[in-house]
Amino acid sequence: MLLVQHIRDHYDQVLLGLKKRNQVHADTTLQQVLALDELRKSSQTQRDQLQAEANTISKEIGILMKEGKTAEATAVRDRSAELKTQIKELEEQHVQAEEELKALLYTLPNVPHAAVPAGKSAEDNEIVLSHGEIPSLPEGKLPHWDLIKKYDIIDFDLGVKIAGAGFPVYKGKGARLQRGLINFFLDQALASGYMEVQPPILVNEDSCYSTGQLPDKEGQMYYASEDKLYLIPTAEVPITNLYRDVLVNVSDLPIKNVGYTPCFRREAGSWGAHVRGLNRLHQFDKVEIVQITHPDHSYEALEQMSSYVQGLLQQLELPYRVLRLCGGDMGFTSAMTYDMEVYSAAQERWLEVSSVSNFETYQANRLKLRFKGEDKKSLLAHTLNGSALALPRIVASILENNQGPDGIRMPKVLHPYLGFDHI
RNA sequence: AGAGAGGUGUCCGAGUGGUUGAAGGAGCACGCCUGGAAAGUGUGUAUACUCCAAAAGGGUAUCGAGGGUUCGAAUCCCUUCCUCUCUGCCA
Repeated sequence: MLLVQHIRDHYDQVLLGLKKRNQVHADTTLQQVLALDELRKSSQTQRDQLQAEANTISKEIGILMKEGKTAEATAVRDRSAELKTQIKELEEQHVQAEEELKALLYTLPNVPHAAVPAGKSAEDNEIVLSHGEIPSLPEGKLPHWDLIKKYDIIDFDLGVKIAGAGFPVYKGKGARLQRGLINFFLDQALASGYMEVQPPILVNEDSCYSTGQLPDKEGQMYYASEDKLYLIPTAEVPITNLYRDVLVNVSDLPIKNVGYTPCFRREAGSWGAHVRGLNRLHQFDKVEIVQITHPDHSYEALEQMSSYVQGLLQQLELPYRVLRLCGGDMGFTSAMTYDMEVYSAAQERWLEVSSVSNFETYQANRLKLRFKGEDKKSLLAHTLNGSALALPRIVASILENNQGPDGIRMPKVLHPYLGFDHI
């Protein structure tokens, strides 16, 4: 959530940023925000003054009662009753202004960083770099949805029986590949200074608001209504929320956490020919890295996280490219996002396998995640996260890119994790 | 799921309607004492919003959360969340 103070102090910059996200009505909304904040403040000032008077009177009555001067005490009571009705009115005005302000702020996405290109869709994303050779596969190459059948390692039909479409069953070497990748990703993160956590995969409403899934994406999350819990769409939600309502010491920054979880997405209305096989699932596995940093160092951290993820892809011997997302394609809460895409050689297309974002104070403001600075003042921290990595499309690319006459070759780094080198 | 107990500041813990943001203790910070340390001793030790150009200094709110009673609530009432104990159930 944007800070009103920041909107007031950097109005033009905020407006420009929101325009980059194609928020056509940003000007009106921002004006409303400022007006509501003025109303909020003035009603609070008035209320506080009257409340102060009422408090004084109450104390006087207390003293009079103690001295036994009941007649005088009753006399001041009337004044107090008058104040009370006025206070109640102002209080209602104040609460209403606050709520309207909050509702309005919820509709505003984060302001993109200056380096974020303007643009409407994925077409306008900026390709930062490409790495690796695109493999040329022989005639008869198969897309992964055929390969998994040929080698009987992932079974979609079984998943349909147990749960439904988009819930695959991994079998034999397919299951071991999953487990091997998860362990490889976790070990790498640990070696990079991340602390491993195992969070719950069902979360409450507060958690969804704090990281920005609500209000906005309610239709995209599975919801257990009996207990009012959401299945997590990403480990970002529970891990970042570990630090909700937390005041950390500046010396503890940066905080680096990593966690493996399954992720659940309803993907309502996003099915079609281009999302066959592992390209889009309702349940998938992901290792997520989360950082909480000092505001001065969050963009360094973003670059670090980007190189870290690239390192994983290099070790897996996958050709990839890095995109800087344009304003129109970025997530609601992000200030800057890099997407990593891997080339899937039989489908002959790039697949997004990681998204690394800096949220600056947008989430921290909702989380009330602050740190105590050198001057003992508390300031909002910056939050970042990234997939490192999401499994299904990595698996798809490994299968497709490494297929050959003697089966599917596994990347060397995975051999110790798998116990086999070919499928 | 049923019965009972309870949720107070960094921590422990007192407090059943009146000048209580909250006794006391521990911890922590700074000072005194000391050759140095311990002990002793003194002072300080929350957060948010807000007023003020700013600082200084005010105001308001906060004793799990929300609402109510009252001139006045940590204290009384209601709702709700959470924790613990016992019983039940269960991987």
